[in-house]
Amino acid sequence: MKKIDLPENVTADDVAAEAGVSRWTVNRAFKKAASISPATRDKVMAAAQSLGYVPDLRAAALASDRSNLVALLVDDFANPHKLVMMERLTRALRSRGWDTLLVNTLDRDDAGSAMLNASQRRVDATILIGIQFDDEVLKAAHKARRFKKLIIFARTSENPNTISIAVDDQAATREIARYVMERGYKNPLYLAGPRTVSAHLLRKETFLEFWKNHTGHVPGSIGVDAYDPILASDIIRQTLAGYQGQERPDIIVCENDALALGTIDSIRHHLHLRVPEDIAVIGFDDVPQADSPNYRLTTYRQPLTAMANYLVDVLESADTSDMDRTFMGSLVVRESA
Amino acid sequence: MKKIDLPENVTADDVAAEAGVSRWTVNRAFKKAASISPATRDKVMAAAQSLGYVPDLRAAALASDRSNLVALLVDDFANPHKLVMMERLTRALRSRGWDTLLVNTLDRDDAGSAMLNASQRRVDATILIGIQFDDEVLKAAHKARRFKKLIIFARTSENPNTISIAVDDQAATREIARYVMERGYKNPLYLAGPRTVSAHLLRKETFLEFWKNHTGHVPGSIGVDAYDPILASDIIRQTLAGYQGQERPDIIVCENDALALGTIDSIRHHLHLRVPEDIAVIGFDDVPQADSPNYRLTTYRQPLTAMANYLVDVLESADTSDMDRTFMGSLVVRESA
DNA sequence: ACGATTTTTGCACGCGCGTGCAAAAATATG
DNA sequence: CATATTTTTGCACGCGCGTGCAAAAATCGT
Repeated sequence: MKKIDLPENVTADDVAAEAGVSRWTVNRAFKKAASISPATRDKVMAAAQSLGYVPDLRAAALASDRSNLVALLVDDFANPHKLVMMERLTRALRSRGWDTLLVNTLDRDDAGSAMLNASQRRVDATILIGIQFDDEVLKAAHKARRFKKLIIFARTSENPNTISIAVDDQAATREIARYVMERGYKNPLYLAGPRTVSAHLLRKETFLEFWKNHTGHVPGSIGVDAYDPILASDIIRQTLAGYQGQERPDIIVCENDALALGTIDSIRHHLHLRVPEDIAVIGFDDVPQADSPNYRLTTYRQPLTAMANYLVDVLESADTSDMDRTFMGSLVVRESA
Repeated sequence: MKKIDLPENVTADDVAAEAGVSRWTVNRAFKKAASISPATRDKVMAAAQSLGYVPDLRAAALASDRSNLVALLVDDFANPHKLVMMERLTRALRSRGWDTLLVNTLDRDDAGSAMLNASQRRVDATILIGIQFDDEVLKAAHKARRFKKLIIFARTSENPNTISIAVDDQAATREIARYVMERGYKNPLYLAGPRTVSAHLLRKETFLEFWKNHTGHVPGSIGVDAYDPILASDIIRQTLAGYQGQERPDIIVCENDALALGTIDSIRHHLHLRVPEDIAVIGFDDVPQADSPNYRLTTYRQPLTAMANYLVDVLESADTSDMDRTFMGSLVVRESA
């Protein structure tokens, strides 16, 4: 048994020599479902332990053409909900053996190059939790196709080459609209986020249509370029400054919580009005702050954990077709509306 | 020139054949600093483009033993500052050619296994932006040593095997303490985060010592187990309920903004007092919400972009010794104190 | 135009592990 | 105890690219 001084770069061969077996047996010991006797496995593991051996996943990925790695493309770090999604996703992924490559989509036109980045690592799938990607990008991604799956998380997509895992936006929005109506609000204003293909404006359209069908008139609506509380705050100040008593909206329905939080801040601190007595606010996502005593935001909660787990199911499934799926969330009623 | 129908898995060999050069010339064309004539490079790139070739970074990493990949270990997603740090870090890293593996440290005892995870991918460095790791973990990490560098970001560490990139906590805290004193506050209460080796309680100790040296008495202090606004909110409610008029703190100095925001919420909505008139609050980090009209939090801003860029410098430098560095930030005075 | 110098190109070998199959060992069967 | 069956182990080849060196081509000087 030779002993070398420098213990750097221990490979399966070294462990094999130490344990007195072949290299392949060593590899088997590290595989979950492998035919190996418990005795040898223990022997191998002991040797590995003593040498500090850890399998090299680069080589494994290269040899097997399966990396157990996914790329997570994020383009909008101003939205606190992103942090929640990242936590839930990485938790589900890691606890089931997947690693995550975090790719910051630096600016509006960077999505394509971000995907290229991911493809160079030969990830098994790319997950989009951002919003600023359009059909061009999706098409390019599909063409390059160095990753087998393109998953759009928490957004509905009609693109046939993607797998979309999201809440049922229409059902959710109808539930919100119904609640707004039943609580007796008469003059809602809808605050929407950026208009992109992926977002599809499904929520806004659904809300406006519902309201029109039930009351006969179409509510007003405004929009911002990003899901950023600051932008929401600014546009609310500007928009509401123009209204006089009667015409002023009695509730602002926001496409998500990031906008809702900015809206509440603006109502209170710029317009010096009360929430919900003067103007109510309703959001979407149920970010952690929504529950803080300061906001007590009425909002719609997505079942993120279930969605994340389903995402891993998708990763682990062999076939690609018909994987889209929508989930039902629930309205969380607090005091803002 | 042969043509194959299935364009899957295009390798450098395919491009070489298409361009009429050797495989090695193809690889050179994709390297920044390589001796290759512009003419051949163009020819190769055109061929690569037409075949949809993208270099395989797994193989490159395997062959060169350099992955251009770092692991980012995050253990505390409740702190909104994490989102900001992640954005700044991934931006700096990606724009300089580095990819990021996001590893969610699932629970308190998971740091070791998270590092193992990273080491299996043979990352070039591991970056810790969490707090729940202690000397045991660092020792284990140093022993395993499958990554060359262990960087602690935004936290001071005395461990000789790590590289710490952080704001000068003592100088920063002294600046805060001096400000508190000059503004005439008499009875501060310090709210600290979890006690770990990495955190080192440097801020708390510095503040208490400064105050003692200048006024003769030691301020009260309390602590929570995580940098979570909810926890801060709870403990503030409990603690302040016990005080009567005179003894009540006139300012609460928080170890970071996550705690400060929860503190403000609690003061206003649980104790029904005003900030800063009844109790002032001061934070650390300058998270985006600190600037919202609702909080207007006086806090200390870390130069995150400079720190992130320095981190990449460290990654790209060959030697390992004496890389620790502290940065100076600046006090951002708003209305909360 | 010829040799000296510089730039550009080609190549053998190895990085560490997976895969599928065949040989060997262990166990079961009559 | 001999043979059939099952479990366990060993191995050749390949995954796609880097590295360092030597050969070939291009450039320069006079």
